[in-house]
Amino acid sequence: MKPLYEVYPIHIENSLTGEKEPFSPVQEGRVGMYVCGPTVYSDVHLGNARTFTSFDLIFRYFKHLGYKVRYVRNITDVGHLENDADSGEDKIAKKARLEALEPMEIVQRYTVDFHKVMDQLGALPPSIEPTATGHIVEQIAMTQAILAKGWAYESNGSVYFDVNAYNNDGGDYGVLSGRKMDELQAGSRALDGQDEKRNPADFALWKKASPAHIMRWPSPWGDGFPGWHLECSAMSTKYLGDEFDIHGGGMDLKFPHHECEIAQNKACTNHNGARYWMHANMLTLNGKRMSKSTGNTILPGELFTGTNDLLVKAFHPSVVRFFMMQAHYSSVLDFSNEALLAAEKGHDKLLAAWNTLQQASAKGGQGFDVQAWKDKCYSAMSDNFNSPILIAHLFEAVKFINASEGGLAIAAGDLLKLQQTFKAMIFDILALQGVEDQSAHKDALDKAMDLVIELRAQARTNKDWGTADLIRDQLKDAGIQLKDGPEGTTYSL
RNA sequence: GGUUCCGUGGCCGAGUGGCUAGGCACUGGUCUGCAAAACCAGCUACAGCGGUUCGAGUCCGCUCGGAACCUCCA
Repeated sequence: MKPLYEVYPIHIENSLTGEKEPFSPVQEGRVGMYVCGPTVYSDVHLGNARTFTSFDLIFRYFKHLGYKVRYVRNITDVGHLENDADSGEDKIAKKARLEALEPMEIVQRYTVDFHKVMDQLGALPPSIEPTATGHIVEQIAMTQAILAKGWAYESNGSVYFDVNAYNNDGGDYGVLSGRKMDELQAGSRALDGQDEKRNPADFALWKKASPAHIMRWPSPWGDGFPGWHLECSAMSTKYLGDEFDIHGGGMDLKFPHHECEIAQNKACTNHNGARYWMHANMLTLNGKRMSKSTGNTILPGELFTGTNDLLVKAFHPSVVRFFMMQAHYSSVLDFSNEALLAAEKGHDKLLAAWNTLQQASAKGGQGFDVQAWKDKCYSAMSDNFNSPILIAHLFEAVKFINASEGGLAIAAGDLLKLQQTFKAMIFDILALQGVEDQSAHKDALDKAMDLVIELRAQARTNKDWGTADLIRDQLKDAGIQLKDGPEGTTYSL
C-alpha cells in the first residue's frame, strides 16, 4: 500500500525561492526539520507559542502522512545579545545579574516554563532539543572553518564573518531576504563596537568576553562566547546533515538570523542548509506584533487562567490552538477577545460533533461523499498546510453529522472512514483536546445524569417548570448542558 | 529612507482569473412548556482609481491605509 505522502503529496511555500514547490525530501520517506527555538531568558509569550504551534502542526502532518521525521528545535541559552549582536550584553547574563541567579538557573526556569506551555498547547516534543552551550566545540570548529575559507577575520579577540569576502567569492548575502548589500550599508546605524568590524554588515561568529562576563569558554582567540547566528548552523548540520529538508522559524528571524545562517552554512558545507525555508508569521496584539522588548504581550498562562486585563475570561489551551489553526501559518493573525470567543464556539461545536459521530450509526445511503470529503481534507493540508481550509471542510462534515437523526445516511464502511478521518484531523493533526472520556468516571456520571434527567422529566410532566428549569440552570452553571430533543433529553459537558 | 508583505461582508479569517470558503454575530423559520442545542432560509465583500483579459478579490500601475524587517526578538 502506498504511503499517504504519495497519495497526498505536499507542496510547500519556500521562502528561499518565493515559490510554492512540490516537497521532495533529501532521503525518500524521511524529513529533517530544524526550527529556531526560543531564547530562554523570560516567559514565552503567545507570539512565540504561535510559531512553535505552527511547526507542531507541520511536524504532526508529516508524521501522519507516514514520513519518518527528525525534528530539531534548539534552546538558545547563550550568545543572544541584548542590544546589538556585536556590543551588547548577553541576554541570559543580564537577566541573571538582575535576579541574582546563576545564568543556568535562568535557563532552567524558563526552559521548564516553555515546555509546560507547549505541552498545554498540545505540541509534541521535538526529536532533539539541543542547547547552544552544549555545542561550543562545534561552533568553534565552524568558526575555524570559516576563517580557513577566508570569509572571516579576527579582530581584538572576536571573530567576524566577512560579508564582502563572501560575496566577492560567489556568495549571495541577501538571497533569502531580498536585501542588497549597498542598501544594508546605507541603512545601518553607527553602533558601539562597530570599529572592530570591516563592514557594518559583518556579524559576529565569536565574541570576546569581558572580564566580568560570566558565560565564557576558552577558544583559539581567547575566552569568549559564540555569536547568536552560529549555533543554529552548528546544531542543524550536526543532527540533520549538510543539506536537510526544512528550516523554520518566525518571520522576524528571516533577516538577519537566517541570512547569516545561510552564509555560514555555505562557508562550511557549500549548501544553504535547508532546501525549504519556512517562516511562520507574527501574532499581533492591538495591531502590533507581540514582543518581549516592547511589553506588548500576552502570556499563554494568562490566557489559560484569564488573568490579564485585556481578557474577558479564561480560554482553554485547546481553544487557543484552534484559534491559531483557523488562520494560515504564513498570515499575520490578530489577537482579540472577540476572535477568541468566536473560536471557542466553533471549537466546542466541532468537538460536540465528534462526540455525536462516535456514537452514530449508519443506516446506508449516499447522503455524504466521504471519500471526496476525505480527499479534500488531506489536499488542504498538503497544500502548504492550509489548516483554515481543513477546518472549513470539517465543518461540512459537522453539518452532515448534526443534520442526521436516527443514523447517518451512509454505508457502514463510510461511517468508519468518516470517524477515522475526523478523529485523525482533529486530534492527530490539529491536536485539539476533547473532554476526557475516562470510562470509569463516565459510567458513573452517566448513571447520575440519567437519574437527574429522569427527575426533571417527571417535573416537566407535572408542569413543574420551576423545578425543571432550576435543574437545567444549576447544571449549566456546573458546566453541563441539557438538550431537550424529540427523543428525550441528552447532556454534554 | 530601503526591503518584503497585507488591506475581503458587523467581527475573525480562506481564497493558485471563470464555480457557495468556513467560524462567530445578526434576522426569519422548524423543534420546544420556555430556553438552549441542532437544522433550514436570509443577510451584509473583496480600500480607491486606472489598465490587461471574453472574464479579476485573484495579474499590472498609481493613490491611500496598515504591518514585519533593516538593532535583540517566534
